[in-house]
Amino acid sequence: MKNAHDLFEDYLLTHDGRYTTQKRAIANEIFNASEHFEVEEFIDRIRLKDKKFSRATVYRTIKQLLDANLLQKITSFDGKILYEHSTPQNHHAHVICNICSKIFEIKGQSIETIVKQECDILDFVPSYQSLHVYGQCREPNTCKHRFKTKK
Amino acid sequence: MKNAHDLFEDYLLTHDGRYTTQKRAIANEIFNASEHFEVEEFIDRIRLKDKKFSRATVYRTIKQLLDANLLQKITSFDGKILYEHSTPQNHHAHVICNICSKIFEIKGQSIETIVKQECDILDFVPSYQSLHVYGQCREPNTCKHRFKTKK
DNA sequence: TTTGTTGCAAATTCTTTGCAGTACC
DNA sequence: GGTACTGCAAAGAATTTGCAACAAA
Repeated sequence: MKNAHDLFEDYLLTHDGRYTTQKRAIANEIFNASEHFEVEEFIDRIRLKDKKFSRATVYRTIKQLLDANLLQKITSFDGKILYEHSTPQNHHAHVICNICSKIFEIKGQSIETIVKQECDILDFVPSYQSLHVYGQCREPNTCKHRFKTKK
Repeated sequence: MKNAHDLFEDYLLTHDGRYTTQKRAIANEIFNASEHFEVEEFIDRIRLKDKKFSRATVYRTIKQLLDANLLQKITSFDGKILYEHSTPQNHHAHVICNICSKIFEIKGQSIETIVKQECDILDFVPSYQSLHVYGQCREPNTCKHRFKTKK
């Protein structure tokens, strides 16, 4: 099984792209990130570790990772844009708490299977899907707390 | 059964809001729109029909409609933001063609039911969900055409 | 009368782009 | 060596905000 870097390199090779030092460092940081992230926060983080990266380069690399299907875009309920590393195996639905912003996941095939069935009916060939569920969680350490201190 | 205007008015009444002339006109245009729309296009459209509406008022009203759950936000694959009137009954998944941008819908309860089950496991109370499926359709008049003429 | 609302323009935020120099294949 | 890439700063697009006048309850 190829790792994410190999997949990205394959993608670039077949799309007139080059796997540069910057792209490698940016991709590496994303692939090793355990969580979803915002672009600005990400830029701060990677700039602390390595040399400076231009904002433009980060955005350009993110775009290529999205095209390569190695990155997933998540929109939170209040419109914030988040990204998360994804492999063909870990595409999953996001469950987002409106109170404390914690993000949960629904894994497994159940939803994908139904979507595939519905697409067959429409004669539609799906290539990517994103499911976001918004609501409220019951995490005692985050959600409840936020509840109490909310003005 | 209450209509959308009543629902919006109820929402406003219980949230320190006022149902003003502008909001009424904006909401009316949205409720009567048959399709999803972009904000800029919408502003042009409503300005032709009625007097001028300030951009800010349209955005502010859209925000309230979203909060009231009477409007659904759709993000197209290339990042364009669209909106569509929704009632508690017609919440549905969107299937979006990457080639011709046509939007299809998956109606019915099948997906919602599964989401509800998964949320129960997480002890999460869902209030809103959005499923977007991207891929390619087979519409002869739009997609095929676009395919052929694509440079 | 009180308090939310409107319109305007300026301000923000997020993202893209033109350009000149640089680095990868 | 040719072409994609980078960094910068400026440009753009989408959305928000402060403020004074206005209007709904």
